[in-house]
Amino acid sequence: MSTIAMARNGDLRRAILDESRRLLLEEGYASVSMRKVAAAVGCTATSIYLHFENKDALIHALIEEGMDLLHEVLLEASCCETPVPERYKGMCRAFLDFGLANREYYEIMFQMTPMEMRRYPTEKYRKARRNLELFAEVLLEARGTSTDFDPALGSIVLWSQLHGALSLIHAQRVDKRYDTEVFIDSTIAHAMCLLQPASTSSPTHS
Amino acid sequence: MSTIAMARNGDLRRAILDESRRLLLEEGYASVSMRKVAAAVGCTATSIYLHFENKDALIHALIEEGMDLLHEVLLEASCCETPVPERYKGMCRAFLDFGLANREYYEIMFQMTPMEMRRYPTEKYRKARRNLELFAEVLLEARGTSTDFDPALGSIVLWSQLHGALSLIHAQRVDKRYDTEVFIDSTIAHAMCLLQPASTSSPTHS
DNA sequence: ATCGGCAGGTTTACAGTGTAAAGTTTACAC
DNA sequence: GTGTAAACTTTACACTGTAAACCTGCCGAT
Repeated sequence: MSTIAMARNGDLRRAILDESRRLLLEEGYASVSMRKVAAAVGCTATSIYLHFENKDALIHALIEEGMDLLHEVLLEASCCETPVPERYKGMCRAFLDFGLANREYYEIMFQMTPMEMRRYPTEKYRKARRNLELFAEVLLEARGTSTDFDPALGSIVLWSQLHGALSLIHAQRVDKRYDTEVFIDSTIAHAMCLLQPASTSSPTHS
Repeated sequence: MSTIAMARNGDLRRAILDESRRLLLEEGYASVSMRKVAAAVGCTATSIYLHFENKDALIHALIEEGMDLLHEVLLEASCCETPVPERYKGMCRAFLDFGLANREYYEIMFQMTPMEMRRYPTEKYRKARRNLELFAEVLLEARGTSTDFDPALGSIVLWSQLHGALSLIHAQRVDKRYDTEVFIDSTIAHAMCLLQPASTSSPTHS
């Protein structure tokens, strides 16, 4: 009823986004269908198309919101007052916690492949890149830049490692003998070695 | 015509699996629908249900085939004659190559989440675990077992790292400035540090 | 030889999906 | 008041997974 009022008040686009997010987080991705969103918002399925080109565009908008949320979390963890190793560790943990606490959000942000969705448009990667840059900064501070270390590349390697862990946890493919926290701790421990130059373990560029 | 003959020859289940795999690899997951599989095989959509409980069960059977294929590849790479670091590196590369060369296979094996599919039944994880054990073996050989290193846990951490890399490549979320090969090389370089005990980077168990 | 049952297959149907096309209402400028 | 443009609804289509009912040919017992 109140949502219907919102719709009539003109900002239907906003209402659609809000209800989509609620459906996504509360009832899972399977419940985000044009008809269900429309019903929740109090309009017709097809009128969503007046505000979003298609379902993918709607999902893309949600992804962007998720990227903003993640950015806030990472910004807070990357406070420059704490020394590098702790700060780095804190950022890794913040990323992992975000993924664990916002499963559905995380999945549409990083897990959704071209298999089930048109590719996330390239021009929208800005916000995703911003998050990586926070990791690159702390890597740069720890190791500097030289011919045998590229912070940007390092941040991608780090990201992919953290992402892999979340991906397997979400898909519930991690052996139940290991508690999630044990796995997470080991993941962070492994990630720590990107901080130190090692004879065989530094990502080098060309 | 020949496939129809196959179906009539009794082994319809086999024909369904073959055509599903072909559709998956040649036309992508989106083309694996009960009706399309049935059309390709020369039977009705619903008669697939006589051989598979539902679509998920069909996909699960394909996953199992994929696990077998991966196992062959890893077995070959884990030949005990080459010294540990090279062997380890070779196995990592074999895993990554498998993921790169068999995108669609890999995605249904590891990328498909409960979001879009009923969970892969626990009793079928045997084959998936076999593959992890190959990694655990070489880790054990390199570092032994002690209070501060658990090869099984280490293999999961390694696996999650390799998986993360493949996942991002598949979803085309890796910055185009970096060639896939450069990223892959950096990933392997980072994975190498699981071979050496390091003050802060060894996965410990409880 | 015939009947019963049954495994394997088909027909039909239903409820759900995304979305295109056409029709309707509302709001505002002149 | 009338013209126009934007916002929204109605209707429709092609597609999905799958349940229920029906048919059909084989195999073993009477």
